[in-house]
Amino acid sequence: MDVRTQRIIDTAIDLAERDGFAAVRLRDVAAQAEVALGTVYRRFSSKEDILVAALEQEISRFDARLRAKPIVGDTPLARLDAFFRMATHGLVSKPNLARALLRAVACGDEGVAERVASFHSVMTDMILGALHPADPEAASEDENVAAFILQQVFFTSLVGWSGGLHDEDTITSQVIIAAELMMRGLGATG
Amino acid sequence: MDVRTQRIIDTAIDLAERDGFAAVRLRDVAAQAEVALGTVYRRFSSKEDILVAALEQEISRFDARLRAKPIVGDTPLARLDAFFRMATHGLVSKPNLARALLRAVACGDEGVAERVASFHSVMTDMILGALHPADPEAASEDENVAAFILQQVFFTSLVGWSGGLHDEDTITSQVIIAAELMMRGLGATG
DNA sequence: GTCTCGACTAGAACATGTTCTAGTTTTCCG
DNA sequence: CGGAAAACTAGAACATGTTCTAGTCGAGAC
Repeated sequence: MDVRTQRIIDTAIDLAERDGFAAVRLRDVAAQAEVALGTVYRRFSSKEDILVAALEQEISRFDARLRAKPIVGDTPLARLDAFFRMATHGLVSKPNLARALLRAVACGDEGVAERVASFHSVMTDMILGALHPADPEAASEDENVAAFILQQVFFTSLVGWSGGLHDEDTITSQVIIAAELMMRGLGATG
Repeated sequence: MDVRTQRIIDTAIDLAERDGFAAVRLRDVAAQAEVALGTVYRRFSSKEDILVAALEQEISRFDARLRAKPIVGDTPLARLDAFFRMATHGLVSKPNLARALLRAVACGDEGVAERVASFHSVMTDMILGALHPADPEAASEDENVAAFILQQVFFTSLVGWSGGLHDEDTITSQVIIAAELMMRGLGATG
């Protein structure tokens, strides 16, 4: 990654973390990253575009942490619980940043969508990894579906949290309740 | 509802439906609603606020349609399928409006959140209505949870559709797959 | 009838995302 | 090296969300 691009992303993260989406003023980003405003727009197509790049970076860091110290737990549900607790806490501990990233993801922009899709798939893979720590490839078709659904529930719950509807614990418990219900369903057949 | 407020909402819907979120320029809203810009801001706190009001109106219309012609189907799953097909189609048939409303909902603004919460609860009630057409109050605790989860899956799926990730049929099938999985889970216990 | 107050209006003003311009620097090919 | 192409810079310019100002209007109090 080009050093200027990296500086732009880091600056955006810094500003978002301090004061949220509105504080990521592109003039300020340019100034603090020590590039011209035009350069910001040469590298990124919009403010949301920068924040989605920031999200990708945060996720790959989270992924690295996860690989370094895999989820432990006796049952699939216990591992899912640990995983979502960790993911939620990672996001919620920087609330302004998290809210800003969520907002960027949900903006529904054309160019942003593909990168959001990859966010979904990385997330789903991590969930499958928590289900099958030994061999993530071992997941059944139904488990793939369930993982995808859990990631959807997680996302909506984060949006709710972002709007002040509920707190960190509620995010995790909503996802876990969904997981429990679906695990029961999986058990009922396969 | 005051007639000016109503005109503002109707104008916003009109503009959003024609050309999407960006086309809802508040100067244009004011002009077409035949009020001053200051009046728009006396009634609503932001652009998103207007669009959330628009969403509320659209939902209550949908609710009215639903009451007039309740969902039919032999099984709970069939009724859920019919319900989500109808809801999805209602939204997707005005794609620009739908995208604009979704974006407003996901903006994560303070004042907007409570109204979004009521959106969630209305949605959940309608799902429970599809599950128990005769007596929506008859739903079990688990069914309440499942309905809430389905509404979350529906929302995320709509956001994905909004970004061009997938089409109308995919929205419905994602929700139905989730429903199926959870119905199995419900059957497995109670 | 007049006064007062709150809402309305036209429009200026301001903030910030986005685009554009003109000139400079860097890079890279031959 | 010398020159062309691409990227960069400072900053103006533009669009639009949001706020502010000054003046007008209308309903109710007295």
